[in-house]
Amino acid sequence: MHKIFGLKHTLIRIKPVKLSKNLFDHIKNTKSIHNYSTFEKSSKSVIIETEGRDAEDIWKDYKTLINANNLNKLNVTEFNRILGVFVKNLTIPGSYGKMLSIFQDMQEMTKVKPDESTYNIMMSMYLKKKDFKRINFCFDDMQKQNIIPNTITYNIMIKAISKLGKSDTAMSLYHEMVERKIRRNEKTFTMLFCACSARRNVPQAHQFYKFMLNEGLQPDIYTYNAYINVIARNAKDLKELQKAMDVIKQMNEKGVKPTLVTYNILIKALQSMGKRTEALHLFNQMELEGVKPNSSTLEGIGITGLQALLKLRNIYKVTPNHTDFNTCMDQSLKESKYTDAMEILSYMQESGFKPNVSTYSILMNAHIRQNDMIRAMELFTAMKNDNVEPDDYIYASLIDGFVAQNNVEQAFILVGHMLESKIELNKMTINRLIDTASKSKDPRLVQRVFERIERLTVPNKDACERVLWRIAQSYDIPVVEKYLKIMNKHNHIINRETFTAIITGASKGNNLNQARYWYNIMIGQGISPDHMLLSMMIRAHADAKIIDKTLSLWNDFHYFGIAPDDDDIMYVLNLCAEIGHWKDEIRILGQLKELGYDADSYKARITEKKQQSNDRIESKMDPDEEYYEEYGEYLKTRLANKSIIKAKERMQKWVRVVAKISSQKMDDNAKSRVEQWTPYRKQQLPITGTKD
DNA sequence: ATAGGGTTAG
Repeated sequence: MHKIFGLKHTLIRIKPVKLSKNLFDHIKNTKSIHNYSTFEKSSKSVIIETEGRDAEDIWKDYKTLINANNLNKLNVTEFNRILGVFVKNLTIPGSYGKMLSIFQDMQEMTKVKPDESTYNIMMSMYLKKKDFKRINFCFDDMQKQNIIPNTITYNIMIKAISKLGKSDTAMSLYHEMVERKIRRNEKTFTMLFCACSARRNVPQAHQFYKFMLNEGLQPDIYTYNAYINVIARNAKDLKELQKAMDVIKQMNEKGVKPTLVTYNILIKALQSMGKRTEALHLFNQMELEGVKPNSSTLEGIGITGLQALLKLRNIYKVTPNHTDFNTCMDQSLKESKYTDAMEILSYMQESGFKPNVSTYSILMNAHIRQNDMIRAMELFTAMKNDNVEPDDYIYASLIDGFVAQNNVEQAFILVGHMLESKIELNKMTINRLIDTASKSKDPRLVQRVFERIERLTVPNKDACERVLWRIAQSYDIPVVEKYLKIMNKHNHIINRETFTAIITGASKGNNLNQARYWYNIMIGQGISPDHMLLSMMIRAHADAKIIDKTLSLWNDFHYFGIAPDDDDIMYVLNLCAEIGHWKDEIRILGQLKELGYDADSYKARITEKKQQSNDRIESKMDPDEEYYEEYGEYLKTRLANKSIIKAKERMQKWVRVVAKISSQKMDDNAKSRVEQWTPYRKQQLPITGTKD
């Protein structure tokens, strides 16, 4: 185990960097001269001047006004202006609380009614705080008071839902705006594109683009970038990315030039497709256009860390910004180039950038990756001394770090501190903890963490399922039942995802009896398996060479109208071939042919496999892969196979027309076909669970 | 006057 050299000195190196005093005074003075003249013009209504002034000074004035019992002198406009200062400076510790108390004072101490702007400002604050619940609350609340939301209100709402990833709400919010005759603008559409991007809904983005043009709105660079981003992020290949390039063509025609952001989006998309040459090509084009890169661009073409930073400075004459420094430092740390990381850190401070939450988080995470919680905690202290307010992310990293070390006590002491500083134990943190705990060899860890969480809040459904996944790996049915009851107690719906978690867990723990037990319970509850689950079951049983169960599961493809894909077919056929069940092999090949699969090619592949099996041992899938990750991979590979989609259509049609509608109308041929596929489950053969 | 937009930071 190597430690991070030099990181020890990090504490010493990080010192608060203050804006040069002269410069600061200069800004202050110039502003105040300017203010003086505006003050004279509108002096009659301004009680608390905000322009060019510190949030702290404004707060003092505000307090003075309260103490003198003069708060009534403020009108809505002025309240809004003051609130606006704090929302802009939300990163300054205490701003949030101040805003809340101003909003409260407004309603309780004065007779001033908040207007739509006040609500917009408050909603904007909650948006920055990622408190989506309260955004909704504000939205409802204002309308209860007959305040009509405006464009900005809706823009904030759309932005919020796009961060939440709620299904189809973007479209309904858009329709609501149209119905209520609330004007849409370019920003509205930018945010609608964002929502599409979050939900990977490219067709809807195209639809919004049409709407926008129909409404006579001209997309600007922001809108174009957001639109291009949806397309690029979801492009699987160059052909799909071409649609983004088409948008660029349209941009050029309208005289809107691609910017750094545009290029970054595209280069990143190319990088994730592994199209390095194309990425470099685009990079060259960008250089020709005179657009200067940043750290993200360079990352896209494989230049990272200190090298990237120096390149920016020396070749492109770009002054790196906060993000650039942080990004490059993180890259260096991840590449174990610790001295580089430290050099970046000092370079950053010399350039006048104070370490911010991200900087600290990056450094702390580097220590946590090395299991060095002591140094991570030292940085945590240093950070607070530095007046950088820890956020939920920082707490999550630390708490998670302790959980990873099996130190539940320390972890929850920190949770306590977090709650004290008004940061809630949110879903992200809980899921991270449970996730880490569930990876432990010791199954009791996740139970302990879960119990502690339960004392503080209602664990969300994902967390419960993650626990079930882990429990099913190490314990038998009664323990799983116990946790299902807990889940039920918390009013979570037990659905296919829940069973999938249990069944996947049980399979991972090689407890196939239990896996089948819950699989049957699930079906008994009227929930059908989906393709992922069925594949997983087939694979687990085929690996264990349990032929009868594998064949039963194979029938389920038909029974539930799910088309098996290449992997499924090969797993089953391989097993048949391996243990010499040639009758089943032939039967299956026949079924495949009937369904329109290319049975001959499967046959050929099996024969080939048989010949090869003497020479080499098949490498199995990595059993340690997490099922969530598997699911994502699964979707990627399976969606691409068009022949399978066709077969699926055919099969579903067949199931509908032949098997489901009416058996009386079937001809003999069809009857025998269906019989051949008769699901074992119709007779409800006990597929043994506990009784086994 | 006050609130809302694009990518990559932990």
